[in-house]
Amino acid sequence: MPNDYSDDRLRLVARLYYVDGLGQNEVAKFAKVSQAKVSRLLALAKERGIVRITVADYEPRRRELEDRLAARFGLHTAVAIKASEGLESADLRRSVGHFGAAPVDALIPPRSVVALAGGRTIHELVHHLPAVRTKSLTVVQAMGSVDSSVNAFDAQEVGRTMAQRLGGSFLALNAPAFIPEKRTRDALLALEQVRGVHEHLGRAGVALVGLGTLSNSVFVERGTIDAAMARELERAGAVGEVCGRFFDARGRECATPWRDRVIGIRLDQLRAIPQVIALVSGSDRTAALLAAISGGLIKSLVIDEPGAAALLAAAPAPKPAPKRPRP
Amino acid sequence: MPNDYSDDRLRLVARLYYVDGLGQNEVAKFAKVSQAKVSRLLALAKERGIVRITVADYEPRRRELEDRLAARFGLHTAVAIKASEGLESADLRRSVGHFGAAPVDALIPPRSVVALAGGRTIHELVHHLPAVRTKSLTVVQAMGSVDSSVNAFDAQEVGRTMAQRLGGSFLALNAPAFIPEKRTRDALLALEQVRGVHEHLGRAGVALVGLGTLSNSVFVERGTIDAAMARELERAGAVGEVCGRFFDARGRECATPWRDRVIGIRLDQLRAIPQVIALVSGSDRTAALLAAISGGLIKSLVIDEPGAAALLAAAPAPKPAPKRPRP
DNA sequence: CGATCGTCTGAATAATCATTCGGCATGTAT
DNA sequence: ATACATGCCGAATGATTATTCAGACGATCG
Repeated sequence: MPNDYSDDRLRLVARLYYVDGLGQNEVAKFAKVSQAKVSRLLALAKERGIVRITVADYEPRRRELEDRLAARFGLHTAVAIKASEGLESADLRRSVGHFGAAPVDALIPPRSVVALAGGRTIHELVHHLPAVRTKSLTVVQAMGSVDSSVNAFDAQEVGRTMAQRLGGSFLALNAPAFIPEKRTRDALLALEQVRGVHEHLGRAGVALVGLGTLSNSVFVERGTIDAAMARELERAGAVGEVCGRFFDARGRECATPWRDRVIGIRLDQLRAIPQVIALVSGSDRTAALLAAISGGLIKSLVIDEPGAAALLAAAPAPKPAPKRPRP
Repeated sequence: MPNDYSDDRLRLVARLYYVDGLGQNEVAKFAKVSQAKVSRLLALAKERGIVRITVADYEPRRRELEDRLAARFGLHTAVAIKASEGLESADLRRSVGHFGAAPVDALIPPRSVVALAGGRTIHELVHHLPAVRTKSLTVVQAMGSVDSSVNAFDAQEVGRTMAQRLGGSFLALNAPAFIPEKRTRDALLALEQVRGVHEHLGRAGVALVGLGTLSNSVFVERGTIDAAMARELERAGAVGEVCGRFFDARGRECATPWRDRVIGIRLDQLRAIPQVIALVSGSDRTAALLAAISGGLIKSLVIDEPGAAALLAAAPAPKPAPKRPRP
């Protein structure tokens, strides 16, 4: 009588617990086992489908917004994550990461080479990817590390996590993101280890990137960019940044000394990747987004609802045909 | 935003909890409320049917046994409650009470007058009756109280509970079950209060009774019947007892002094009730059952599986037509 | 035969969840 | 206006559930 995992027994336990509303202790007395076992039997019953819990679908996305975004900007895929008003940026990131994971996952085919940037939103997202280790990806770090104090948001960590969850290997770009001297930077780029990674980046099938702005950038935050450099970039028309590359309103990389001191995927490489997914949370990236889209830097977008709305509001009237229509 | 009980919000919470497997604390952070509120929202979601939990039916009854019982003994309804082997009598009672409640409930029409005995199994059962107070029953105590120390199994208590759960009023039989002197007994019976109850008993539409035996009876257990009386009853052929009335193998009340010292429904009254349900747990009541059935004392039977099997095994071969066939 | 796993168990414990409680806000009658 | 309900909230708390742990049992293999 012990060791009885028959469906009938599971049904009895499940019924007493869920239908009749007994506690596990009462069920335990009924079935002559310990409460611990009841807990396990119930878990098993769920697994076997004897107990099923269905939840009316919560629709985490704003499809209608998405359609307008996709049509307006010629995006391959647009995902707008619902958000109740009055959420702070940390909450937005959480939402975008949580509910964006599934659609992003769907955009990554098995055996892809994935170029991956870091950032808090991306960090949040990869931790919600399903932990099925079946995609055999090659995840490649798309930008050097911002500073030596490793934190959980670095591309390094995030990439490792992604490769681990979806299955596959991770290729680290073992170099700083910013090198004060062009000469040293070039020497690093020439290193076999770094060059190899760069080549993989050129062959990536998918890229997952965040978008920075001049005023809200990891580089400014961490002091990599000082006031002088910031002014210089501003003068050069920088409105956004992706993987360490600053670009102007038309999506062209800004020609400042910064350009030659960065280690990371080049914008021409990025443009060549068939599926570049930008992951954005917050409404303050509108200009950067518009520029990146018009410059062909990104193909798909995952963003929170207010951000999506801001983007649509800021875009020129929808009358003129979108720049890169996709029927 | 507080005070938001929209379905959408409930769906969000329910989804995070049940589908995504977050704890209530995590959901709470997500939704910007306290864990306490999440617990309440989830409860509300179940109530509203946003979350539904379905359990594959557990079949608590042995239909095939029931069919054989009903056919063999001409019972109106037979209910055999499944039981795993090796259960003790307390467990059997619990099972019979728990799963017998629904079929018994189904046998009691609204506005019935119900004659009710006490006993542990019946006690267990009434506590599993649905607490819908909608039947407007008149529950009548069918036998006096066994002793003055009121306990939870007394008809008194049990009847009160039944009336309360199904809805209706309870008529107590405020008298001892056993009176040492016939004279006093008769005086009591003549009391307006007692007589009124007795009249109700005569008009009952349903009776719910347990079955005792000489060796296993509340009266013996509590010392109401002494050794001499027991011998006397035995000599008179007593094989069972219902509501304080001892009967012989043919279901006729034993003519001993005991008969005139008991306060409770008379067997002729019981026979006249259209639906008498016997509630039995355990396999040691077979003889009493056979007698009660053949004497027309009971019409329906709720019993545990081993008890049912014992009954079938003990009954004379099924070849000869049943005594009281019902096509 | 032991030895060595692996699996299963319930007691103890850690983690999680439901409920109580007092405070606060809003509505309502006085 | 002021008292008095009523309802909702989250912190604290009490109750329940999941997990850890050490021991028991049985299968498998040398």
